[in-house]
Amino acid sequence: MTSKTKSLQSNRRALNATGLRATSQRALILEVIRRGHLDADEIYRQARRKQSNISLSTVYRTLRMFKKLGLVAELHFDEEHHHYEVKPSAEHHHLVCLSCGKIMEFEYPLSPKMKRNIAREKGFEVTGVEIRMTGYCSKCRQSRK
Amino acid sequence: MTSKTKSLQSNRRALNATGLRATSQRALILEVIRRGHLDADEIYRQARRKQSNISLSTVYRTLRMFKKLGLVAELHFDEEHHHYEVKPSAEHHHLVCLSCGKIMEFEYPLSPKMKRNIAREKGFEVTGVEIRMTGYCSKCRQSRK
DNA sequence: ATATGTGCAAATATTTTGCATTCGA
DNA sequence: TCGAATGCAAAATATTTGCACATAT
Repeated sequence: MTSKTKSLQSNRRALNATGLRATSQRALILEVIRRGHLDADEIYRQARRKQSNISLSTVYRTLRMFKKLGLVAELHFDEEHHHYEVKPSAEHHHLVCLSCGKIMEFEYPLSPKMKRNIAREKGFEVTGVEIRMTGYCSKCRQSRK
Repeated sequence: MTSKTKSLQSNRRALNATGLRATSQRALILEVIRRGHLDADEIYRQARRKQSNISLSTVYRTLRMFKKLGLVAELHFDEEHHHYEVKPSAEHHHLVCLSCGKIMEFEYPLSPKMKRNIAREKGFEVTGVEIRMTGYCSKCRQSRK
């Protein structure tokens, strides 16, 4: 059994667990999202290579569904469209290269004390935290020199 | 002299400092942005109350210009459009209410050591940092009960 | 005077929706 | 079988652009 088949089966299981119907489109879209921080159009184009008649509507509908179910996270960087990632178990943050748009992740646990402080100070109930750093990745720094 | 006139003059000065022409539209848009974290359409509608023939194009063009000049910051929350703020001198962060969309600010200096660590680890040159917390503001928490 | 900026309308980009058809449970 | 999901085309929303006219310097 190839690893690709295995991943499709695990995607199918993930879908069944949500009570949704496990269609080939959904399994495929989930597989594509796992490849990185892609936007809707990139997901569409990559998915179409496997299943040429898949529609952009389905990609958008599926992303919205996955987001609502908490299966994927929608990221809003400094662009006009959104990027998606399979929802991580652990809190993590993002580095965004202003030159090539590459997105990297890093781990950095923000202290619960800090969250509590902010929450108390502002009367806010915190459900999510993200640190976002912008700048230039190593490759772009080189070519800028 | 009213405080409004004063603020318009100071906006004019800010514009002159950039080498741009100080048009009434630009001064007005800058004044409106100072009122809070508004999106392009809100800025347009508020500006139109003062100068009824201002166009949405001008708002977008001006925002893009201000952003490029570093006069305002464009914020990307989990919505389809962007919000704008006059660029703050000090690093600050945002709380976004998932229920009413209200945006609040908070201060929390991230240690330079942390930034250096991340930067070194990933070969990344960091130019900007923002922490974003999502959750529910005090008003919405009340009404959810 | 003249280059820059504006308003308007039309174009583009992104995302959503209506509906007839297809497909998974 | 039959309700849920899809594909397609059309609509809705957000943003940008071309061009003739207006305005700041």
